[in-house]
Amino acid sequence: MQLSVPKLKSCDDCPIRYNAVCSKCEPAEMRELEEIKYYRSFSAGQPVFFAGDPLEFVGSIVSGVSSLTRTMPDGRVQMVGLLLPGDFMGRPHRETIDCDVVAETDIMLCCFRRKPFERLINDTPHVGQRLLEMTLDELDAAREWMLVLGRKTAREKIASLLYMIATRMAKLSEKTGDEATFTLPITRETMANYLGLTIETVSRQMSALKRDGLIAFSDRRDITVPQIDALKAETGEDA
Amino acid sequence: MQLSVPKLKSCDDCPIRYNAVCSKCEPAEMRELEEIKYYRSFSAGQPVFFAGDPLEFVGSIVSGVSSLTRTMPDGRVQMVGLLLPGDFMGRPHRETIDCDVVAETDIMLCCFRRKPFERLINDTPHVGQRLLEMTLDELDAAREWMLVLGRKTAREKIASLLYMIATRMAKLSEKTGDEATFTLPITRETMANYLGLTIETVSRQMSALKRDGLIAFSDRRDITVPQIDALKAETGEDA
DNA sequence: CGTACGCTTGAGGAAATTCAATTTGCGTGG
DNA sequence: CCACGCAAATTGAATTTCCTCAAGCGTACG
Repeated sequence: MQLSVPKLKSCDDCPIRYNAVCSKCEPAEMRELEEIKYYRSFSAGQPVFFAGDPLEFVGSIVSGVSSLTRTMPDGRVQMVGLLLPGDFMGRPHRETIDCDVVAETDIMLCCFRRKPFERLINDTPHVGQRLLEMTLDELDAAREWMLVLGRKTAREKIASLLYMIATRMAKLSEKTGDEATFTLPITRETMANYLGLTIETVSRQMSALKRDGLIAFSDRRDITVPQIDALKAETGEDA
Repeated sequence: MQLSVPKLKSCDDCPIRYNAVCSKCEPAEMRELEEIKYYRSFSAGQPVFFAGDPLEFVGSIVSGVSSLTRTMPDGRVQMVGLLLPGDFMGRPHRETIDCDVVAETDIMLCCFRRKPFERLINDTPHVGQRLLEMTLDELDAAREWMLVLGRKTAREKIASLLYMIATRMAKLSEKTGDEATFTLPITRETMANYLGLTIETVSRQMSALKRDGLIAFSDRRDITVPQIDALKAETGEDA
């Protein structure tokens, strides 16, 4: 169920003003965007799109975390994207969406109806340019993730996911130093779906990392990483 | 070692004129592109870029097959992209490349020095638009591949790869009907690196698919698929 | 207080890997 | 033209890793 539409905000105050698809826009372009934008909220667990749905709108994640997943006919699920604040949802010039999109936490979206947005890409060069940049970054991330899925052990997979979340979250909160603390925005099941593992294997490896002192948690969601570099070493990507 | 530069061709005769990054260009835009393009050939097995190299040029695959791979410090390798004719190599606004790029077969590239090409993206809208489209398609393909890597069995992985090559190759040669024949552009090792498997597992599953009558081959490279739908059913993606 | 859900833990089993030994195909040189 | 040698591919046996199935724990919530 969709929450009530929050009161409209000015783009000037937007937390993702300098991250999102609009980050390179000039004032005139901002005015065009501002005219067609609208906000929508979804609470944790809600679907935003089902695979195969007509793609009515595209937009940016203002706050919260959302996931993209693909499901096989027999029910096997693979997460193929994790959208954090600033990330773009949907793709221009595509009539339908081919992934399930779910709000993993409460999220707020800055939406544009797809058709007007497509026109805007052609009219306002900085939107298209920024979208290309962001898409290329996402492609890099997807390729990085292919290495994780194809070649890493269960332990390395878990370490890689925790390391990525720790660094991406830390970046947003301007944290520095060896130690990192964050709240996992996803369940064990979601982690398993991201990593191509079962829930049980995720749980076992989390326990193993905890036993080895690489992470600490009592609550299941609040994770402390005493030494971020030690965790990085477990990802298999350091020399 | 780089082969001799082939004689310059007109874009009008180019086999990828209506596939590649230039496909939406108007005559005036084509003239701009034509001015800065140059051709390069690499023979099978040659590196085109090493990960970390400065990205001097970008361009399109005119003919042949090239691969993108990522390598872990301990030597594990994962292929993260397979570039077929028409596909774009390199990315604008990136100083270095983060994957190894190798010519899997003899290839010909239509190259542009990166800097002038970046200017061109800004000046000629249809290049940037087409590049966005192509990048979005590649992202879709990468996500599709994440499902293969994360959730499919060895047999399903092999079937998925063969099915993809069969359909992409068949599309280029305008083949129809149940049966498909093609030459594998890659070795067993390359297949293994694409699928996140070992060479031995690839070999065993190829033998199993052959034993079950889903594919036929005597030569190791020339594959016949008697019924393409039967192969598709083995990919796990049909209902 | 009891049920539900998410998570953890254990035991046994299946799938893919590792290690090792052949076999096949192909280019080179006798 | 055939023999040789190398690289790629196949096949087998043993092992490892992760999954499946099953039971139990802890917190949240009716």
